[in-house]
Amino acid sequence: MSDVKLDDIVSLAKRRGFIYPGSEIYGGLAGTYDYGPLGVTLKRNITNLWWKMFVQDREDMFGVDSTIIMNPSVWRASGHVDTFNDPLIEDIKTKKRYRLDHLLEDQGIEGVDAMTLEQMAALVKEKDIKSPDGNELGAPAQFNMMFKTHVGPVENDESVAYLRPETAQGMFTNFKNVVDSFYPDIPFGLAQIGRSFRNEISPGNFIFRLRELEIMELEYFIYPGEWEDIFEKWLAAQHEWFRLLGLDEHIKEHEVPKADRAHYSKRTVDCFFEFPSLGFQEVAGLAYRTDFDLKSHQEKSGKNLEYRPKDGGEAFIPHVVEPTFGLDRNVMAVLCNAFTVDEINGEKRIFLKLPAHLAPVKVAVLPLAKNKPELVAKAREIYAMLKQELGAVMWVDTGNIGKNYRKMDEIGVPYCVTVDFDTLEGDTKDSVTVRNRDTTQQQRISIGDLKNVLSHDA
RNA sequence: GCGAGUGUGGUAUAGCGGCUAUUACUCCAGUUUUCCAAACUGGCUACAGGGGUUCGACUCCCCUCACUCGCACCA
Repeated sequence: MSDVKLDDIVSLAKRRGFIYPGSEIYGGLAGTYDYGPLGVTLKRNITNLWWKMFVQDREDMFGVDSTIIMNPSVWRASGHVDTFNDPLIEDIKTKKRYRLDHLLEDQGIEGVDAMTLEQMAALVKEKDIKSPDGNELGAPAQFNMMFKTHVGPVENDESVAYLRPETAQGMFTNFKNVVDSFYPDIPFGLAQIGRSFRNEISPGNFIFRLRELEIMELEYFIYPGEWEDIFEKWLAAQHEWFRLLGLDEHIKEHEVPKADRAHYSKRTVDCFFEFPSLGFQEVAGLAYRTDFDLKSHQEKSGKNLEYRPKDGGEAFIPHVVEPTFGLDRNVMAVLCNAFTVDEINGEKRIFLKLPAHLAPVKVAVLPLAKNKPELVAKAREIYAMLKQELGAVMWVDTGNIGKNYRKMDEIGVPYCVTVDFDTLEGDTKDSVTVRNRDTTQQQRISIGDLKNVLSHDA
C-alpha cells in the first residue's frame, strides 16, 4: 500500500470509467468530478447499504429529502451566513493570509463579530496594525464559502438565496413536520443523503475536497441526560459501518479537543482513513450538538419546536447527536483500500479488491474463444440467466482469456465465469469454470449451482 | 485568492522555431488462440484553450482554464 500513489488510483478511476474530471472537454472545472458508469454504481451500492443499515433496518429512523435551496433565514439561524463569511487580509511582504477578525481579537479589540469589513479595515489603519511578521497589511477581502443564487426573476439583495453547504438544516427544519406526522418516541432520528455545495478556497486531492459534494447524515434527537450513552452507541454504529465497507482496520478515531470544536459541541469524534499520498484524512464525524440548532430555529422562526413526551413529562427542546459521512470520501476510501498490486507468473497485476457486495459488477461471463459460435451461444445463454438473477453481470468477448481476466480484475469483478468446450460435451458437460479474482483459483461448477454459488457473496 | 511549478492520444511518455509529431500499453477491426495482459496485420485518438511575435509556433511572449506543492481555510 505504501508505494501506491493517489495518482495511480486517479488514473485507473478515469481509464476504467469510475470517476472523470468535471466538464473535461472544456478544460475542466476546479473542485468538480463526475461519476462514470462504474463509479455511479459503486456509489449507489454504498448509499443503498447506508440507507439500509441506518434507516430501513431500524425502527427509530425517518428518511427525508429536503431542498438544496432553502429560505435564507435558515442559514442566518444556523450561523452559516456569519461563519461562512471569513474576512481575510494579506501580509504585503510575505503574501501570507490571515483571518482579519482573529488579528483584531489578538490586539485585544472587542466586538469584532459585529463589525463590517469596512469598519475592520478602518481599525487596521487607525491602530496601525501589522501582520504577525511585522509587515504592512493589504486591503481585506471577504471570503464567502456559500454559493449564492437568486430566487425569482429579479436579481437584488432581497432575492439572494444560498445553495446548502450541509444537509443537516433540512432535517432540523423538518423536525416539527415529522413529529406532527408520526409522533415518534424520543430518541428518534432523521436521515438524509444529498448534495451540498461549498465554495472551497482550495479544492483538490481528487474527490477528497470538492465544491459539489454528497453527504450522508443523521440527526438523532435525544433526552439531554442520555447523551453520553447514546454517543457511545453511535460511535459503535460508525465503526460497524466502516466494517461493512471493509475499512475498519484502517480507520483511526480522533477525539477533537475542546479548542477545535464548534462552540455548541460538547463532544466530537472524527474518523480518519489513511489515504495513499495524503495520509490520515477525515471521512466521517460524530458530534453532540446539544440543543443549539433546534433552539436557534425556534427563536428565529418563532415556531414552537419543543417536544412533549407522551408520558406527560415536561415539554423540552431535544438535544442532537449527529453522525455525518462524506459520501465521496467514503467512495474514495473504498477505492483506495481496494487498490491492490500483486504478481502472477512474474507479471505485475493491478486489481481492485472490492468487497463483493460493493463491486459495481458482480460477475463477468466470457466464452473461452470468441470465434467459436457454439461457445459464444452457450455463454450468452448463461449470461442472460445470470443477468436476470444478479443484475450487475458483464459480457466480455474481446481479446484473449488472460487479458479479459486482468481487465475484470482492474474493475474489481469478484468472479469470472468461463464457458469452454467441456461445457458443451463430455464428462463435465453443463459445467463452467468460475475464477476467483483475489486468489485467481478456478473451480468447476455445474450451471445449475451457479446462481447459488455466485449470489452467496453478492 | 497569493507564490512557485506543470500541461503532448484513454493512460504513461519522447521531441524540435521548419518533413506525415516518438514510443509503450489501452481501445477498435481482423487472423490466430482450448484458462491468466501470447503473436501477427490494420485502424482511431494528442501538442489544454485563446491571442501575439515570426515567412513559419507544440516549442518564444501574454491572457484564460486545469492540475501539483506551499500559504491560508477546513464551517
